[in-house]
Amino acid sequence: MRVNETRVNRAMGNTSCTCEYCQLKNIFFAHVKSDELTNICDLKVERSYSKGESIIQEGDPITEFVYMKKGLVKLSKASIDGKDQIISFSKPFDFVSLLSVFSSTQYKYSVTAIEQTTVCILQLDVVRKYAEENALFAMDMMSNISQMTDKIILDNLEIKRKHLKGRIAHVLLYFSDYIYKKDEFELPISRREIAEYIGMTTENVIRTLSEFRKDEIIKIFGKDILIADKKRLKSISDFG
Amino acid sequence: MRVNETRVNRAMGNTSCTCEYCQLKNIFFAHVKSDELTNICDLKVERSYSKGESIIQEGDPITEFVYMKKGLVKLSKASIDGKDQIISFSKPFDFVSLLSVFSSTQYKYSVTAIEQTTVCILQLDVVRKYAEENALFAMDMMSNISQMTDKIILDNLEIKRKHLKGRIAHVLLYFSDYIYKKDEFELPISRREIAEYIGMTTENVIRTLSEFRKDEIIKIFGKDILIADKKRLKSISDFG
DNA sequence: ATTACTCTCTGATAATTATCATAGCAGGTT
DNA sequence: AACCTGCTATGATAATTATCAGAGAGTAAT
Repeated sequence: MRVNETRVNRAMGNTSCTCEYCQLKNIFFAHVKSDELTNICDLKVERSYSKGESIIQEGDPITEFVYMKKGLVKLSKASIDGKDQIISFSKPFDFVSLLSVFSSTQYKYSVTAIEQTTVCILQLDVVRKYAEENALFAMDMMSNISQMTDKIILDNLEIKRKHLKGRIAHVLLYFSDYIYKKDEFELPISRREIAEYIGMTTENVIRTLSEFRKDEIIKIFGKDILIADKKRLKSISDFG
Repeated sequence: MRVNETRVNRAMGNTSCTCEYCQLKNIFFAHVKSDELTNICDLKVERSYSKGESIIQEGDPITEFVYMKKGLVKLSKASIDGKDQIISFSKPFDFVSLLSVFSSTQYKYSVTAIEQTTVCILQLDVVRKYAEENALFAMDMMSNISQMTDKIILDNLEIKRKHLKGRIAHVLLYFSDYIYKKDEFELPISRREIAEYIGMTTENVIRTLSEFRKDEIIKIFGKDILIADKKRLKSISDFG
């Protein structure tokens, strides 16, 4: 993983974006022939978004195939009563369009940058054409969809079975262990967004974080979080 | 839908199971040539389970491709503390193995019959072989996976944003509108299983059902439920 | 500088939900 | 029959979570 990141960072520096070092070739286009891949790369578009900018809006027609090159995004959905619910987060190499792309013609959720984000965009009909001609590529795509949706479903199950404290612990560990791989990090989302993710109120998210701080499990400096007692946080997450 | 059901019921009567009338040909094997399909059908195995019997156990190696021919099943997962959580329900034409089949080598969940159920089983390597040779078939499979996981994810989001009463109303409407398409039906699961599905306690599920009964929204005769005031139930489900 | 935001934070109180205890009832078993 | 066991049911109480209210801090716009 660390190796991948390094390679991508090198590719990042290459603003002409030749795809030369893009890790996507290995994880997604492994079964696409290199000359075809060159065609695909030539047709791609790269777009950048700053924190808070909308990348995909719920209801938009799905015409593109969008994958994360750099950054962090949230997938969310507006419910009847106007409130947003966060479905999941996606990081580089995830396909943020994957959730609906083969089950609907319109996005059923929105995608928003929660960090400076770069995406690469392929036209859906191009990808579809390659998939229809290349079964191994289609199989790889299938595996990607499955892995992504699996993660979302299992993560939501985990959250569902926990109480408030366990859910907050779960979120902190998610960012610490899975996204940043550090004990100290800047929370990319607000307390309200945490609430939208775990299905609790903003006030109780804040209160619980304060409680963790008082119990010296974490340290808080605004958005900066330091996990001081990961063992205890883990046991709270698992149930304690 | 009603037409499909009729056709399948005809096929059901055919205990030699020639696949002749099996609706699966149209919805899943549409792009498989008919002589290949004959091969696939010759290799299939049909199994029946009575209510309560286990079809797939969490942790089992995934070697088969299982689809629902008749009946109703629950997908569930055991959590650390030993309690079960119900992920979703599947009905005829759903592929109950689909959730993990391309993302893992072992099932991450269990499948249990909650009604008398018949499944058809294909060997995974056979299906995989056809998919690797036939991209259109692989694409169809992808679409199936997407639709199934989409439903699970969106359904769980819905449940998450509702309170106890709304969740119970949601479950009742799910069985009434989506599974049985009738206002009167026999609940295929216990109160405890409803609780495992919506993430509440059994006592509160029972209490809420009693309350709905007192408010004359439903009538209860043991497992038999009659929805007397669907409009009100819908508004409770949406939020009221 | 002032206004108008949103976000973070805390306290008091209300509402919701869980836990514990108990009981009736049905089905299966010995 | 007598004995389990699991399911349904209800009440009392405890715990958890939401709602309402208010306040400070920061940021953007005028």
